[in-house]
Amino acid sequence: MPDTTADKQRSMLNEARCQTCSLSSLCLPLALEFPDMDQFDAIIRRRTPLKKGEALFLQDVPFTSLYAVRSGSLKQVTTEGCGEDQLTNFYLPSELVGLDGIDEARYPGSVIALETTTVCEIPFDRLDSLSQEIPELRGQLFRTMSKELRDDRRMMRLLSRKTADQRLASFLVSLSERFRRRGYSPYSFRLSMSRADIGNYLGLAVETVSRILNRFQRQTLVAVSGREVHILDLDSLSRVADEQGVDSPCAH
Amino acid sequence: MPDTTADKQRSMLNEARCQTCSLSSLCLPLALEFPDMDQFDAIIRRRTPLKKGEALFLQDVPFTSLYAVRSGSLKQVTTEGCGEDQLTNFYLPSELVGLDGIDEARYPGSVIALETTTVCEIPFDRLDSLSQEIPELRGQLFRTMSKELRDDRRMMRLLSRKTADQRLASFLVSLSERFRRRGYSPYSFRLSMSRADIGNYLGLAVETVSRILNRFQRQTLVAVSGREVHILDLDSLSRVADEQGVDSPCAH
DNA sequence: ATTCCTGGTTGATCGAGATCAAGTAATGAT
DNA sequence: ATCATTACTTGATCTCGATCAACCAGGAAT
Repeated sequence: MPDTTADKQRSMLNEARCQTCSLSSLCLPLALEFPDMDQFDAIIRRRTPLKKGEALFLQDVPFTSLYAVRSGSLKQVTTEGCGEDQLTNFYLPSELVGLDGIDEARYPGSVIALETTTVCEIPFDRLDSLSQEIPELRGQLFRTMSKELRDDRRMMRLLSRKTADQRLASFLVSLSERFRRRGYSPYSFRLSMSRADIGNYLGLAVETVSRILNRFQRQTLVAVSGREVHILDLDSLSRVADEQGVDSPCAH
Repeated sequence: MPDTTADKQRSMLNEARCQTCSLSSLCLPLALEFPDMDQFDAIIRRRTPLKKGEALFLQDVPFTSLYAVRSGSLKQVTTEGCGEDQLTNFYLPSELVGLDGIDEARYPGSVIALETTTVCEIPFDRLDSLSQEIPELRGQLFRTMSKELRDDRRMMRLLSRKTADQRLASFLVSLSERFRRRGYSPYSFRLSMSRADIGNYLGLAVETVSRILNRFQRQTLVAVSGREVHILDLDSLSRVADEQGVDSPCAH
């Protein structure tokens, strides 16, 4: 029996089904048993890879689907009024894109690939119906949104209370943590985003990002070469990330 | 038949059931028809009013319920590590408190009444079950969380790009908007929070809040007397809230 | 009425980080 | 290989808002 082109394409992607996907323990279906996972798998649409710079969707386009990142990475950018863009999030494999579009039925920001990136498209109406039948799926969806709320609050804290040093350190530690959870090295990784992206995300000027990375390097906290990062002292870096003023030693 | 004390208490609250609650068009059950609303109403627990300064719940306490604000207002405060508190949200009537606690099964911040405040307790496990049977309820829950995500992103933009003036203006305009939606005057209202709370929330020092409110007053944008606010020129205030640098006239 | 205390205002100074400016390295197109 | 463009770095200056300090106003307690 000859393969259809769809079969071919599917077989080319090395993890074309949730059941065999290496991310399944981190992704939406993480709480599902096999029969349920089949159902979930059935509503997913695999998309052809995005090239660097391509948009997954543009701001204000009608909301239809969530997207789970399969490989690569993306950034979310919101252009408000006439102002400068605001980069509100980076997305790594297994993370869910588009949750903030449900309410107004359009995406509140554009989501752009930072490198070659593949995603699974999850039509939201199908997901909603399925979440009626599968309580574990519904629960996971609630938890995912709830976690994103928590992360947002942490980001607010970073933006309103932390110094530039603390922001950069937090950013690196957080990336390290996310890579670790995904099975990559928490100590060596490549930044898929530019310094400008980092600055925009952290509320800092590019120059400041550059300078502080440089200083971290001189302090042998990290070794940075272009976008290649080696974390040399994760403990100290974490300490920098949420140190108080030098005068308040935290524990009393 | 003599009233039970529970009956008495219920009758004392002028809007003791969702069906007759004046907030029902803004609150969670807004999408529900009558039979469904009865079911929803049945899982709600009314709580005795909180006095000013009392906690609805404390940080890190196990998550059990969401709370819908019925009257009054609250603030959410997160104490991270040894650092200063971060005020991450104010809650007004009809708004839903506690969504960020679902994921980790405990509340990520304390929620404190800013004045005498009444809330409806919604046990989350009951709500989850009910959302299985009532798709409209489930949808409303998703939308509510999604909206909160969007609002958070707006807050990040405020914290990372806006000047102190823009922050204060945004804050006042946003409050005005929220009061309007709830049927109160968008031009005259009383701040239930202190200057310190406002500063903490907006990432500004108390002194800055005070100074800028004063300047807005001199510019006849508002009239402020203690916590009493009269908005005199909402249009200009909105323009201040998201103006660009004076040099970029936005439309080209 | 007096004291205390918290919340708010006003003034003076200082510093972290933005902005401006210039230069260098990397990337991609012809 | 050459040029053009974008990404990144480094230095000098300036500014917004924090911080420090003093003071004022209104409630609550005595």
